[in-house]
Amino acid sequence: MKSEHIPKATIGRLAVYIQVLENLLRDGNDVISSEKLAQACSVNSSQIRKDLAYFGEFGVRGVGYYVQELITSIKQSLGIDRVWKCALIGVGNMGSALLRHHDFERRGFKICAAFDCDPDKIGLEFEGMEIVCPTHLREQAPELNLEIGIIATPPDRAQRAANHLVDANIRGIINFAPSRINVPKHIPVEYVDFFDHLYAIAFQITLGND
Amino acid sequence: MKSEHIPKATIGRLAVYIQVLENLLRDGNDVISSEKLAQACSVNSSQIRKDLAYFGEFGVRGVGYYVQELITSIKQSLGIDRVWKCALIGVGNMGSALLRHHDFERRGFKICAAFDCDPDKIGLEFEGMEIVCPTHLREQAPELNLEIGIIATPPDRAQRAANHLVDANIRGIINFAPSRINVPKHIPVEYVDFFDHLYAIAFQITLGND
DNA sequence: GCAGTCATGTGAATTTTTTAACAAGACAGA
DNA sequence: TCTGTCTTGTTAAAAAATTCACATGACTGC
Ligand SMILES: NC(=O)c1ccc[n+]([C@@H]2O[C@H](COP(=O)([O-])OP(=O)(O)OC[C@H]3O[C@@H](n4cnc5c(N)ncnc54)[C@H](O)[C@@H]3O)[C@@H](O)[C@H]2O)c1
Ligand SMILES: NC(=O)c1ccc[n+]([C@@H]2O[C@H](COP(=O)([O-])OP(=O)(O)OC[C@H]3O[C@@H](n4cnc5c(N)ncnc54)[C@H](O)[C@@H]3O)[C@@H](O)[C@H]2O)c1
Repeated sequence: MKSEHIPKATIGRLAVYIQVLENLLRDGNDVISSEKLAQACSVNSSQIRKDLAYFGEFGVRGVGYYVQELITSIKQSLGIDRVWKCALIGVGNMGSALLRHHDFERRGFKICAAFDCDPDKIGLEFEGMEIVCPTHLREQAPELNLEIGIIATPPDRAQRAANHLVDANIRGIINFAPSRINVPKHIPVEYVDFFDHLYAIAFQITLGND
Repeated sequence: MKSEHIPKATIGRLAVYIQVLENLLRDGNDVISSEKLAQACSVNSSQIRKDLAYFGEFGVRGVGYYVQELITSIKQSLGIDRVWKCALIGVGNMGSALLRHHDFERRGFKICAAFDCDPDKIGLEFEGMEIVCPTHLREQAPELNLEIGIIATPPDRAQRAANHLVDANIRGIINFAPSRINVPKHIPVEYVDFFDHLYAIAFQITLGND
């Protein structure tokens, strides 16, 4: 089918499929049907087939999908069959947890540089990386080939961090701070806020209740 | 209008509205129109009016919305106009960052108990809380009135943690571990995985490129 | 090599969500 | 009090996403 426009929701589900497929593979499953995968992901099986159809034909009729092959195909489709180099801005509580979290590298996102404006932090070594001032972003980004910026500053500093990233010609931004940022529209921004999920849980609990 | 079923996407957007409205309030804005708010949130203004209409009429025609009032109304609608008591399971890298993050309490989600099965961690004091074994969840949950469980264990331990939470009659679960869990269907589960967002960024960058 | 079973890929039908359009209400100024 | 300007709440239209349904291809066992 190989479609033009892909729903955002599809991308989110593909991430879930990968997660479940990797666990299936670890448990020794070589092949899986869309129906079984659907159950594991709590979605409709047509949904899975349609999501995959946006990118190509990865299954075998009458058989299902070869798990390893499907993982590879999905990763290719998403563009995560390579390493993306990332810059972290803000090495506080959250930033440190991210730096220590080695899943990033395993999953194809390597944090290659860490920036913080706190004079007490600049110069410190952290997880084999020296913390430097964000003003160096502009020179380091091309040198290190940094493509994605991860903002983990307080919310009122997020825009400033974003400006540094834009100046440094970064290609995409993840913002962990709970505030919106303005950047040129060719640069995609994703906002990460756990509270979305907490609100959703609170709401669902409250609903079932009234 | 006061509708029956509310789209999940609406809940996500309400979280964004709150975030933006709180920043607006801090900057001294008392009133805002759906059009202005829409721009700040990068959505359509009809969308905002429709989202709000699910819950009631909060605006004044010809004027707009009173910011503080609107925040209050949205919080009431979501059921976050009170404190939700949470249990954290897994006090590692991630769990510690969550415990240290005081926004939780400020935003109405108080982590009142921390559980970990590591004998080296049990008994330690952390942020004024003693880390205890998850087997105590069952007795502590009713005592402390714990309603929401936050899982921050490694992925292969998430199901076990979920079982403890279910046993303890917890009412909703947030899972930070990258694995799906099975729980009785009256208990809502939300999965938090940053990689969704990283994938989305990688995909968008790749798209613009080919 | 044929029959039976299974599961994909896809067009059509359905449902859901988003956007547009506008009538009705609120306020300010004269 | 009346007029003109705004902006909401809501209905109708459009667009998008999800689900259904089934023809098509693949593999198994006889
Ligand atoms: N810690 C969590 O669990 C958690 C959870 C959700 C969201 N967040 C969000 O993540 C962000 C960071 O949280 P945190 O707990 O790490 O805060 P933190 O205060 O511990 O760390 C913030 C860091 O950013 C640095 N910083 C400030 N301004 C900067 C600038 N202009 N350039 C570079 N660095 C700058 C500070 O020096 C500090 O080291 C916050 O916006 C917070 O709301 C954190
Ligand atoms: N650190 C991050 O930035 C980050 C980011 C995204 C996702 N995550 C996910 O969050 C989870 C935790 O990550 P982490 O970095 O904190 O790992 P971690 O290994 O530092 O911590 C895990 C903790 O869970 C405890 N634990 C293990 N089994 C348990 C059980 N059955 N009951 C109670 N406690 C148990 C361990 O003793 C340990 O303290 C992982 O699933 C990880 O993939 C972490």
